[in-house]
Amino acid sequence: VLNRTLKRYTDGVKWKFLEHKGPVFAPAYEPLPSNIKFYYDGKPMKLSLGAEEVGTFFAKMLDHEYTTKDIFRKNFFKDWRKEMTAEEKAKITDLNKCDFGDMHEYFKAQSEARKALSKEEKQKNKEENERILQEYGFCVMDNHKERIANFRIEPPGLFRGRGDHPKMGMLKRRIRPEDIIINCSKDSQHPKPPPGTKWKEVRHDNKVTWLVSWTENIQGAIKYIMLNPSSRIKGEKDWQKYETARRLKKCVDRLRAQYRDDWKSKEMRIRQRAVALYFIDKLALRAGNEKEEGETADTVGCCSLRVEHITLHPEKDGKEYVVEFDFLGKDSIRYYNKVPVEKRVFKNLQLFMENKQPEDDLFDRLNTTILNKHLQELMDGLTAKVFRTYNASITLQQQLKELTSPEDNVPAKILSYNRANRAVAILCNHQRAPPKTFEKSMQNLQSKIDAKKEQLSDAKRELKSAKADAKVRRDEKSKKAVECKKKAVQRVEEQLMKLEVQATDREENKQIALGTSKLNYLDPRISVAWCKKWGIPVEKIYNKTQREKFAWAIDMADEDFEF
DNA sequence: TTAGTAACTTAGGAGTACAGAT
DNA sequence: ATCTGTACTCCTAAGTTACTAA
Repeated sequence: VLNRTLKRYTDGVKWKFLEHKGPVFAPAYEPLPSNIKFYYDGKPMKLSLGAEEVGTFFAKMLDHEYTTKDIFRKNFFKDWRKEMTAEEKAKITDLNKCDFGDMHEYFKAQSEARKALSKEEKQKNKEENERILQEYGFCVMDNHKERIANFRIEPPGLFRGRGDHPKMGMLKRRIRPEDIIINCSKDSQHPKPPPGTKWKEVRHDNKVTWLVSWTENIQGAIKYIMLNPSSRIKGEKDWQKYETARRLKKCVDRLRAQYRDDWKSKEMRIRQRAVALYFIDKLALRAGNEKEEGETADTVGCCSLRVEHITLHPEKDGKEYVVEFDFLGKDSIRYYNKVPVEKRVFKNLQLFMENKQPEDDLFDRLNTTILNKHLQELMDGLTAKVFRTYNASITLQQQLKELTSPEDNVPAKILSYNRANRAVAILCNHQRAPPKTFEKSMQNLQSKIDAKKEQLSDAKRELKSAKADAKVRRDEKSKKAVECKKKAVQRVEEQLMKLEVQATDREENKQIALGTSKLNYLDPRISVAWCKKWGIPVEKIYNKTQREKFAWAIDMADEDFEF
C-alpha cells in the first residue's frame, strides 16, 4: 500500500474519477423588517439593500471589541461606503454618527429565538441540515464515497484577522457561482450551477485534490473545498507525513552532529543556517517565511526572527548563555522562553547581532528556501516542519514511557497520557485563551471534592462502628455489614481520587491547547499502541471524529509499535 | 534572486449540541 | 424537565512548501 501511495505521489496523479455536486452557497440576504431602523445623526434613515446588508455585518459585531478599534472602523467604513448609493454616500460621512443599536438588538433577539425553538422545530432544522449534508457533503473519488470537509461557501461578512491585522474590518464579499472554479473528472456528472448562473470554469485536473476553488477578495488568496480528514487521500498523506518523520528519527543524530560542526564554519551563511536549524530542532520553531509588510499581522518564525526578538544573557538565573525569546508567532500567539544554549551558539548569536538595529533580520543570510534546499540534500523529503512533527511525536512516546505506571488505574493512566500530550503542546507553544468559565468551573469542582471528602469521612466512621459492632456480636450478619461498609469506603475513595485527578488535569490545562498537537503532530499509532498495551479503550483518547481521521492508525498499529 | 501563484497543512476561537446535575 | 457547563464541530485565517517566470 505504501508503494502504491508513493507512486501516486511521485507521478502527481491524485485520482482517476471525481464526481460531486458543487458547493452550497450562503443564504441570500434577508432584508430587515421595516420596524428595525438605522439612525444617522439621531434620525432614522432607510438604507438601500446593499448598504443595509453590509451595515448588518457591523451591527452584529457591536459587542465585540473589534468594532472599537480604529483600523477596524476605518476599513469597514471605507468598504461600506463603496456599497452605498450616491445619496447615502453624500449623507453618511461619519461612522461615529451611525447608530446600529436597534439592528443589534434585533439580531440578539433572533439568536435568542433560535435557542428557544421547540424540540420539534429544532428536530426539523436538524433534518434539513442532514438532507443538505447527504446531498452536497459527499463526493465519489475513484471507488469510494468520501466526506467533503467544507462544502459550504464562506458567507459574506467583515474580515476579522488575528492579532494586529491591518485589514481587519474590510468587507469580505459574497461569493457567486461566477467566482467558482469546479474541478471534477470529465466522465463524471458535472455539478450544475444554480438556475440562471454559470460557473467561472469547469476543469479536470487530477493532479490536485480540490473540488471547488475561488479567489477571496481580502488577500487575493485562493480558497478550496477539499475532502474530510477521514478520506483516503488525506489519510494517506497523513500517514506519509509520519513516515517522513520516522525517517528523520533514523538520521537525526547525523544531522545534529552536522549542524553543530557548522557552527564553526568560516562562512556566515552556513553558521546562520546551522544556528537556525538548532532552534528549529531544539525549540520546535516554525520555518518562518518572509511576509509582505502591511498586508498581514507582524509575526515571525525562525528564519524571520529579528534582533529585537531575542535578548542575550551571559548569565541568568544561575545559568550560563541564556537566550530570551519574545516574539509573536503564527496567529499572533506569543512565544516567550528563556533557554540556556551551547556557548558556540551564544557566540554566534552575538556575531549575528553585531552592528544591527533591533528591526534588522537576525539571520540576514538565510531564508526558508535556502534552509529547505539544504535539508532536502540531507534527507529526501526533509523540510523544516518535519522537525516539529518528529520532535512532537518522539516526545509523546518518551513521556508516555516515563509517566505511565503499570499499577495505576484507568483514570490515572489517562492523566498520564494528558500530561504527555501537554508536554508536546508546551513544546509546540499551542496556547489558548483560558476558558471564560474557568474560575467558576474550578470552584464547582473544588466544592464537589470537599463534599466527597465529607462523604468519605462519614463512610469511614460508619465502617469503624460496624467493626466495633461485629467485634461484640460476632455473628454472620454483622460481619457482612463490615464487608459492605468496607466496599463503600473503597468506592468513595475511588470517586474522590477521580475528582482530584480531574482537578489537577484541568488546572494544568488552563492555558494550553492539547487538540492541535493531537490532531496534527502526534503519530496516532503511538497513542493506539499505548491504549492496546495498557488496555485503555481508544475512545478515551480519541473522540468519534478523531477515530475517523485516524482509522488508518487504529487499523494498523499493534501494542509494539515504535515511532 | 526575487516575486508571484498554487496547493496543501496547521491553528485558535465561535457557536452549538449534548450530557450530567439539579 | 430544565438548566448549565463542557466537548465537539465548524469555521476560516495563517502558516509551509513547491514551483514558475522574469
